[in-house]
Amino acid sequence: MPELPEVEVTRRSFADRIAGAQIEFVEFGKPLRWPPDCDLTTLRGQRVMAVRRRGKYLLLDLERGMLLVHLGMSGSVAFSVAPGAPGKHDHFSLYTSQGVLRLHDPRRFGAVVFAPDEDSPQAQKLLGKLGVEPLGDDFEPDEFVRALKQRKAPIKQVLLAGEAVVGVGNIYASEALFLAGIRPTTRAARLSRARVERLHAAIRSVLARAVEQGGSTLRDFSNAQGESGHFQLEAAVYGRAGLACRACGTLVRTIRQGQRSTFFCPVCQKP
DNA sequence: AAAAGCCCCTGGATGC
DNA sequence: TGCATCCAGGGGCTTT
Repeated sequence: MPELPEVEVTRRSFADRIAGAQIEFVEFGKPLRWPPDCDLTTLRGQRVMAVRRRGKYLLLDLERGMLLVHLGMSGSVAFSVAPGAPGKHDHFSLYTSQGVLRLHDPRRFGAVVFAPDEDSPQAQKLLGKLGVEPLGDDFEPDEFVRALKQRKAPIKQVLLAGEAVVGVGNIYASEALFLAGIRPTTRAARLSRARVERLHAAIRSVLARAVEQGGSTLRDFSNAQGESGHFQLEAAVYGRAGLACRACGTLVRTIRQGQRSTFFCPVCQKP
């Protein structure tokens, strides 16, 4: 589910409400991807100072240390003052003086990990290899051109790998490549500078637009206030196999790349 | 070093 | 109603 826009939308939907809250206790359900790696009593009494995002990770800054939260494929967060009992798929609850944060994650590919600080081995193991933030000032066309020149794999898979740029997942990779007019199977290193510049702009605009729209709700994504996203309604190619391309009317095609579905318009997107 | 495959897990949709 | 199969927004790990 959650790519950069969904994680950012989630962050914005509870960051202000949880800021300054004191942790009362934490509760885990079934195991998530990794063990939390902390003595839960170290969390008790600490305040949540801020909520940041790095790639698809939510970073909850505490007075001493931080919690890294990943939503995996099916995760969503809810922050509520009167949440009721944890549901079957609520596998992490953070009870605070200002409300309860819950991670709902049926598939349990998500994770909650404690790290003493951002440079610690625990944090670096997860964040260390992440590429540049696509919506930040550091995402520059020149550097992006250089990064792609080194990769011979299909551009779609290079985007998903998250080393050249972070946060672009399966939906937004297909969408950005459509906007840029690039066939997903084209080898990254073979793209001209002009086309990489188009892709750079496309990634920024599609992600920014998706954030504006509250993310994509395909099945069950919602932000921490329970609100759905709307970007899926304006997807150009994702999930539209066999339907007419909105630009030229040609039928949208789907292929498999690295065990993931890719969608593209064979006319609008050139090899 | 980079690329390709496999796997973790549950649930919903589809087909028989 | 039941059962089997396939698919799903991610990404770490192992093997080529």
